[in-house]
Amino acid sequence: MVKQENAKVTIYDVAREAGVSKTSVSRYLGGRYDELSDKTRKKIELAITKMEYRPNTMARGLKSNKSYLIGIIVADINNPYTTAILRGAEDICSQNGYNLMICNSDNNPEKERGYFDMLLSHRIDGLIIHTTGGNHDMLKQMQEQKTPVILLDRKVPDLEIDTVGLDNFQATSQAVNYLVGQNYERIAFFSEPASKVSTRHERRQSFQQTLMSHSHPSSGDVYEVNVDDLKDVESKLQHFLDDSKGVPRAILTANSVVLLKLILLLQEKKLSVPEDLAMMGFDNPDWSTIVYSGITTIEQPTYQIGVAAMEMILRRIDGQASPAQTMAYQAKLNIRETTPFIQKS
Amino acid sequence: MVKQENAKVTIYDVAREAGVSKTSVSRYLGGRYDELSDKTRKKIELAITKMEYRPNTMARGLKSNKSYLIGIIVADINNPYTTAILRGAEDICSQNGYNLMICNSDNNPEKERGYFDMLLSHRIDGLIIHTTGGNHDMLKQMQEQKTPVILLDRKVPDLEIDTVGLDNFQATSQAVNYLVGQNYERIAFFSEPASKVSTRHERRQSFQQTLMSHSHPSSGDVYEVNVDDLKDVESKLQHFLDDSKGVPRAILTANSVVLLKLILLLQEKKLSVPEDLAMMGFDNPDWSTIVYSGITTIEQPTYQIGVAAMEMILRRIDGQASPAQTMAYQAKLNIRETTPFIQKS
DNA sequence: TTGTAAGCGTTATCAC
DNA sequence: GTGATAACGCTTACAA
Repeated sequence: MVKQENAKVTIYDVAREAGVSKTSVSRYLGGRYDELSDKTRKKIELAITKMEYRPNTMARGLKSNKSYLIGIIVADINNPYTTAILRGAEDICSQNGYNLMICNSDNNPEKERGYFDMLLSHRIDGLIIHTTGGNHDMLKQMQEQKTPVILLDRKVPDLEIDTVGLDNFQATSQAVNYLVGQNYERIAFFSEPASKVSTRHERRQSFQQTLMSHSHPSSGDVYEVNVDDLKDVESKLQHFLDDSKGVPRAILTANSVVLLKLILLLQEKKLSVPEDLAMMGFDNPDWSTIVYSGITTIEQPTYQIGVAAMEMILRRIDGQASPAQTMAYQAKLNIRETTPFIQKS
Repeated sequence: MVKQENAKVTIYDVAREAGVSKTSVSRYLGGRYDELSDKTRKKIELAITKMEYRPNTMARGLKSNKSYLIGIIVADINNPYTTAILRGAEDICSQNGYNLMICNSDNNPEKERGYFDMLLSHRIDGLIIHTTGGNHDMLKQMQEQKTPVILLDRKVPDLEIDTVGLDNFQATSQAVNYLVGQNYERIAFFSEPASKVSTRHERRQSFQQTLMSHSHPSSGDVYEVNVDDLKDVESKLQHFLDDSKGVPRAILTANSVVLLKLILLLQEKKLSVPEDLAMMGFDNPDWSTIVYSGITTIEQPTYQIGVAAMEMILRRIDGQASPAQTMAYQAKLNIRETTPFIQKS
């Protein structure tokens, strides 16, 4: 038992144990078996397993100018949307011998900037980012350094960067068309403040356009709420409730966080869904199947989006030089109990 | 504008730009300002910002034998329990200049082993692990290599390792005592298979002991279910339902995943909560406030657990050599609507 | 206060 | 086929 020295086993130790030079060991590690005799290969193999040798990624990276690290900055790690994407990304990532460095910006541009610096110090080979939208310049810097960047979900203006996400126009109009088809006469859209987040803009815009295409009277019912301030959400909700009394009405939420908060408030107000109003939301959190016997949702192929983002960045790392691409996935409508058909009177 | 060279800016480039030696720059980076004249310091400062220099962590690590990387292997990144811990851990981590490498084992020992290897190759300075329990030997290897390890939530036998988690005995008996006090006569405990997961054993054991201490008749009602197999969950649930007809009854679930599945099934069976039976669960997912107007839960201080685990490992990395510690946090009871008081007949 | 030089664990370029 | 040897970007004796 000499395992306690393990931490320090280097390529040189292996070479000595196997009675060869470190060059040969390096060749073995690189899989260049054709440059090795069977005998040496066996000897090295043996020494490596015996000594539990693991190549030092830092040394390797220093030499080869690759870290085998991919950074991913997500906006909200508590959101099921995020973790599903993470799973997709990580699966592909580790299959390809890379490791993911996951950072959570909490939608805070300052934190995002801090992670940028750290990741750059680690010389990540690529970055996937669900950006706050507040660090345009850093993104640009990354590009100038030739570090591949993939935007997840949220785009930024003026920069030519690969983007993977949802087709927000299709998704939103699908949702709105469905609600209109169910004969809801007033439809409100509740979203977090659009500010610098492109996704929110797109959904909002598509919401309004689609309603207008139906000559629908409620195309102005867009509410931006701050989910961290329940009072704010409450007052906006109350406004809509007061304003839409007596007609078939529905709320569409831009994500599951907003949906959750609204439901909380509706329960406080003793309002029933779908009797008092219909509810429908973006994303498809696991709990949407058990609340109100099932909430109608617009589901994103989250795992697939994570996979696609990672595949794309790996291609860029491998040197693929085509112009910036955008991959927009289609959403899936899950019709459940909170949006029943309304008989026209 | 010479930013496009940024990717390759090295300490040497900075030194040249500032007209000093790289040693001085290194001193500056290490914050050893007392060894520097004000003038040189200013020059270096200027050069660094001008060139947007970022020290190369790999080179630094290679030399100093530190990676500034902390690995964390979690069992299920989709679980809100996990992400809350992650947030706590990451906050402390980045405050201290470290970066987290988050790996998701999906409760799969094979995957866990793969991540072990990768993390070891990256020469992580420490490991926090929510272990599957299936890689005892690797944990041992880590210890022998003097890489600090902290067990999150789940312990392993025979190994002296720091552990941070919940006081499962206290938590479970608190839950059971509460239910008994509410006059439930049959109480079932639904958990995932205990197998190698210590937490599950502890909760199960505490469940049974606490019931026995009340001379309660239902101390045998422990069900182990495979949450990925709804049929399995369904048959166990049905067994309990059939077996407990006509008396006040309650189900306590060992985590929120099990809780979700059971609720799904109860709704399929058109059973009402709390009218047909009471429900209570470990963890406190955000949706527990909106289902059944609020589910009674046993809440863990997840964020705090993440913080504590990270603080502990940083202390170990800094060389603190005290014997292995165990930090067990108290759970908090959230009384809501699914466990009403039953009038004794 | 400053600089020179060696070395961390790899890979790659040469020779043999 | 194989093995010295020089980098990679940094830190740290040791000199000056």
